[in-house]
Amino acid sequence: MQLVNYYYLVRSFTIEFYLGIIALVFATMGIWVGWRLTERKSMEVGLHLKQFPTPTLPEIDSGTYGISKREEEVLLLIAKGFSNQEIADKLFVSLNTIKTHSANLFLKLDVKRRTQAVHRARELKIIP
Amino acid sequence: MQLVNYYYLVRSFTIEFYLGIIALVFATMGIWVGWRLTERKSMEVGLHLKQFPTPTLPEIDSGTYGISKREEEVLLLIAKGFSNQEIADKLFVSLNTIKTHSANLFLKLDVKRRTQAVHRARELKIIP
DNA sequence: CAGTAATTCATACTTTTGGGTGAGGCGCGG
DNA sequence: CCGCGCCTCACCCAAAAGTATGAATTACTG
Repeated sequence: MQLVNYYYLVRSFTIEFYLGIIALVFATMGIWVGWRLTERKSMEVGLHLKQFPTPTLPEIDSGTYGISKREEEVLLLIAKGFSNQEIADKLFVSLNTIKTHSANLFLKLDVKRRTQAVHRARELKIIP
Repeated sequence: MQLVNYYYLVRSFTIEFYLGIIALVFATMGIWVGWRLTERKSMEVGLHLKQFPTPTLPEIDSGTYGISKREEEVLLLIAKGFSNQEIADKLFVSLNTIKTHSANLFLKLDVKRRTQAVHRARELKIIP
């Protein structure tokens, strides 16, 4: 009895149900893509152009304190208040990777904490 | 026996010992005071510029987001990259107190992390 | 004077960060 | 080809940060 009832219910809602699911999935994807695009600039460089580092420009070091591209991305996201996990998600890498980047960052900036890194990086005009 | 021994020891070292102690205490105090004074300026600026303009003016809230004097001090020190422990030492209160202040701060700024708080506070022009 | 806000502190617990180390893959320059 | 820097990731351990709750004190206000 109940099975029949349930089946009937599912059948009667099948069209709207699947349409709803599909709409939801695409909406989520759209939001996702939009969200990612708002963060693009540095990320596109990191994601698509990372294999073409510094086309004959080695002297830029003077301003970056030896901070690599990836490290600077992390630095910017830290400055925006994101957690390591959130940064990892944004950059499609693992949490451990972000930890490594931030650790190297702290070495290069000679600081011990992320808040300190942000403060210092701002002093050094590395970030706005 | 032991009491006598101890007494003798103290007596024999009394002059240099006490002079050393006193010198040490004062040196420590001097360093300490000097250290605190170097941080005074920015702190007082931050405090006085934003906090005092409320003599019988409850509507100024629109600018401070209900952030109290102490909370703003903590906020400024967080923005400078200090740890909670360092802030506690600077303000002569316990670590727990700073945690409480920062927690309340995060509620008022609607954030979850200190880096986020700094970012947000800057957006809101609460801190430079 | 009762009520409220601010400040202080504690205890206990969870999450986030940071430190140290090792390691594999990739591109570039000698 | 080899080394180097960069990026990636893992594991472990320790410290710092954050959450939740309760509470005492002071001070101002209606």
